[in-house]
Amino acid sequence: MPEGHTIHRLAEDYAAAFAGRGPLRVTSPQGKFSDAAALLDHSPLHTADAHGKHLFLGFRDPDPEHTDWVHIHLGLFGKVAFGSAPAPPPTDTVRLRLADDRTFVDLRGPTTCALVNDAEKRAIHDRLGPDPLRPDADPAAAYRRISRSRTTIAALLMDQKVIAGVGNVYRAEVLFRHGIDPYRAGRDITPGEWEAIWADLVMLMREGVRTNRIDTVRPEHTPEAMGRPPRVDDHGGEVYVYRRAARPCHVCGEEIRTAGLAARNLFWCPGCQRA
DNA sequence: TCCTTATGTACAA
DNA sequence: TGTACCTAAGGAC
Repeated sequence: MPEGHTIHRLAEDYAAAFAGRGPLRVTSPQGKFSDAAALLDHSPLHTADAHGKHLFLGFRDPDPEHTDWVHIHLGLFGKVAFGSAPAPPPTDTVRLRLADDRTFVDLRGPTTCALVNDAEKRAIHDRLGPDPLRPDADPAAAYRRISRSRTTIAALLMDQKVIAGVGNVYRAEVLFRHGIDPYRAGRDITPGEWEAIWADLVMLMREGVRTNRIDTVRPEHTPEAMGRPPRVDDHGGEVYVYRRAARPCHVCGEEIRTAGLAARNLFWCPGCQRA
């Protein structure tokens, strides 16, 4: 399941598997993308791009102005699965399958899978905030919005217009790592705090792309370093607070708290993240 | 077999 | 603020 690191990793994986390898079979077994798939069938993938949680696959003409882009957003449920040829018969939930003589990849359950032109793609970039995983990102643009806002920093970090790619896990974890109460207003975040949060997100999310999971626990707080038994978090990575409600904080021992905020679950340690 | 939950977003009221 | 949408896994029966 996807935060920005997943999407950037997928862009790398799609490009590594298919870019420059010649024409692909493009199909939509489920049927909801059939017309566009028919248009793209037997054409090459030449590039893949990611901004926040949005993925773009560039087909047909390599000149960006004339590229046909498949815009994908996984939403909460979307999944992508790569495999080696020969591809098995697709199940009826496969929205998009790309295949050549060595690889296939299936997309299921995306909230968005649509053909867009370059102008439409640019419009999507324009409504997204800076992405810690993109080299062109300007963290000052995010801080301008945060420093003027009465909204909580927890909500601002999830607002893709403010900063693109951060989801519920990175939000909870980066606020913990900086000892910041999630309910503090954006305008109370200092320039120094924002600089540190941004730098940390760049580091954490790059590591997330590399390992394809979210790990946020510093070496000094691993179970081995703390002299505790190994632990297993139920979402594939080692974290401080995400989905650890009512369990003891790895650092101070207080109970991790949880609360609903804008239809999502927020997690924080009241001991380490004081108001 | 049914119910709940999930790393997300858009839109209506 | 509530609801709709998309899928699959895990747990309660």
